[in-house]
Amino acid sequence: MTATDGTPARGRPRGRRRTQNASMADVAKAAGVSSQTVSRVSNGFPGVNEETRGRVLDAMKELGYRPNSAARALKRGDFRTIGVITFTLSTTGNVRTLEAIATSAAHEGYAVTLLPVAVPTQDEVRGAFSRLGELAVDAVVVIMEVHLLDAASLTLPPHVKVVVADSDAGDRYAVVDTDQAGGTRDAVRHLLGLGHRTVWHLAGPEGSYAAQRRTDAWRAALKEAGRGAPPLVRGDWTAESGYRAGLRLAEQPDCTAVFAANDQMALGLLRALHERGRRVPQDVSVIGFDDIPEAGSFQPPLTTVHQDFAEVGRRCVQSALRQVRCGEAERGTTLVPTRLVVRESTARAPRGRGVS
Amino acid sequence: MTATDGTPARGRPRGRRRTQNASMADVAKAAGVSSQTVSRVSNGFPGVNEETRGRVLDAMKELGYRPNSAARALKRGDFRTIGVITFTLSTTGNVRTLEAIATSAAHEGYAVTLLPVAVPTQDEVRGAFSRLGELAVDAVVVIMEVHLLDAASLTLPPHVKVVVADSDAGDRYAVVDTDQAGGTRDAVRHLLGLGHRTVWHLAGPEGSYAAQRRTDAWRAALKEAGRGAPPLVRGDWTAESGYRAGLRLAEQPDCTAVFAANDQMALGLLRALHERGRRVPQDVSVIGFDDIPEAGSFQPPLTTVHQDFAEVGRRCVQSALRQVRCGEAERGTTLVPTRLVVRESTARAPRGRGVS
DNA sequence: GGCTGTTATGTTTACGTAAACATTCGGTGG
DNA sequence: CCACCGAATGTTTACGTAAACATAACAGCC
Repeated sequence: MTATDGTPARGRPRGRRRTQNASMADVAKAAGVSSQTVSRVSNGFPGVNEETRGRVLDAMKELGYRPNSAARALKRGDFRTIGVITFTLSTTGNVRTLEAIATSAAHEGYAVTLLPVAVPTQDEVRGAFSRLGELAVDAVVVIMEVHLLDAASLTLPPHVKVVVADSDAGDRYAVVDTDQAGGTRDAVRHLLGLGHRTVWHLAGPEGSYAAQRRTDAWRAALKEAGRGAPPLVRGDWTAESGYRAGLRLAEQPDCTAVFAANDQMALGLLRALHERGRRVPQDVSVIGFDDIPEAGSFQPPLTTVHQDFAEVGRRCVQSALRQVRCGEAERGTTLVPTRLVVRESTARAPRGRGVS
Repeated sequence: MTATDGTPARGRPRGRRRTQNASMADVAKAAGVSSQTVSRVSNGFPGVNEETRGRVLDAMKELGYRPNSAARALKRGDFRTIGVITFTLSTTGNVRTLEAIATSAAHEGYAVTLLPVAVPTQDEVRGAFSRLGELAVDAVVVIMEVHLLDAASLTLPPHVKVVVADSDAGDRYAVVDTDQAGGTRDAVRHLLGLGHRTVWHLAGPEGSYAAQRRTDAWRAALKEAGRGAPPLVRGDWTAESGYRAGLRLAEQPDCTAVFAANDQMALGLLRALHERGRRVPQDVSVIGFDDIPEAGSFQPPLTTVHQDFAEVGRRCVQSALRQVRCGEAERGTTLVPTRLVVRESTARAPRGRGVS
């Protein structure tokens, strides 16, 4: 009864640190079986007597048993987790892709661990990956518009599988991308089909692969139609930059059709044109890219290229899990098709100016 | 030399499954030390001779050693990971909060695991939590506008710590919320201060705590100023619903000022008013809530209540880690202040109609 | 009635790490 | 000169799980 008596106080079973969870051994003792039987019940394996199973399940519930995933992962050698590296969650595309990845992964019994990289410098990327190396992750999806995945920048842990979303990867990794070229072609053709002589382009920032692709495809589509390309106007994805670009475009009397590389910039563009008295779509047609949920509520509702982010996310997860399961890296690019959504920001070219 | 000879083939060190990583034991053997010494080096503990440390580091690099986080977690008893439960990433607020959580957590050496719950039913929530129970997570941040956290719905694993963001929790958990009431009060006072007789309210969906708070605060602010509250108009956070509501509000000749519960709905509202020939801000003043990045590019640029999502995320992580570290749950609510951002969608009430 | 097979369960071991506890060794003070 | 110290390193053990390998009981069969 003395305090110096070395025997542990009654109550707490010995060895259980703090108020930790029950382990298999605890459940086994409570149910009067071996821990292996508990394991079998826990994993739904066959070969356990119904009555025994019931006793074990009762004991589990009683003790609030939850399997320890660290021990599981250690034993199994994998983590059932996919890491997602992203520079920012401020663009719609990244977020929607992330959400789709998380959903698909959950569907496959995988969790998603987020790894935000604040500043897109090469060192930061390396840091992210080396941290990921220590993280409990079987595969990594990289969501980056900016191309920072060149050889010098990365030395991945050998058995972590990689999928790159919405970017290029120099054929070193599996890539899932939206069909930027196809979507752009549709947009340009739509405008040309409405009688516009040519299509101006409000591009995304330099260094962004998505922006680059859209710009290239815009040039190609104009060339294919035998039209000249007006000078490039560049923004940085933000509505604000679209506004500034719009102020300049409003000064161009022969600008009757603009393809904006995303919907946010199109929003700013619409405002600038409105302010300068250029009516959309009567005087100028505007088309965007992404089809963000708000696009239908712009003034006027925006014609735009719909991206299927959910599908991109799904395919990222599929590729990642294929790689994890068969143990070897994939290469090559998967393209997810887009769809043109025609709303009210595009119309036939104004008479007297449109067709040359 | 026969194939039936039981000795393992040369080459692969025995026991190393597949092409797994090097373990401490491998490094130890390569460096000619014990694995405990490798552990000390790996964790930067003192009491290792400089020369020995160098040898171990070389061996690590040589073998590409990365600590196995599952084993670490098992040994240490924690995961260095925070789980985030969210219904959707389609609202700006959730995403911004999530991003801030991820950033703050990374700063503290914690990873963030995402747990999307597709449909906001109580069963889904329970499912999420029970899965979380098995996940490698020390704490959980719940980002939900909808109040589904009532007693019946959840039986959390006892030692998983919980923080609720942007919602209510019946004082059962720690809560970090934006100062909805304060922001709303500022918005209403701003409009009244411009001479508007009263302020209409375009509310968020029923069942959303954030929406409820803003509605309550709107009523309170009007009452405090001795003004009557016009009938409530309800939306569902989307721009589309704001548009539909706007069409109705445009019919109300005495409606000169509207407080929309978020910026997306304000966007739709602006479009509806524009379509119906009600000028903003000359005829009707509109104010939003959130200050999404595009708000400054609306037509006209939107006056709105700025939410500091980054701060919300930061405090969520702080609370979560406090709970993890001191081992006991927190209660109580933390409010993060808002800031009114005046742009061009609000102006003095039109003469002859505004002041009674 | 011994052999084989099946079903239900228990025992041993290893996963990679790190705390706790030895051990070794050169030096230091009584 | 020996007991003792601290610095550097090694050995043992446990974390919770599950694969691999026993064991036990009992049925069917020639």
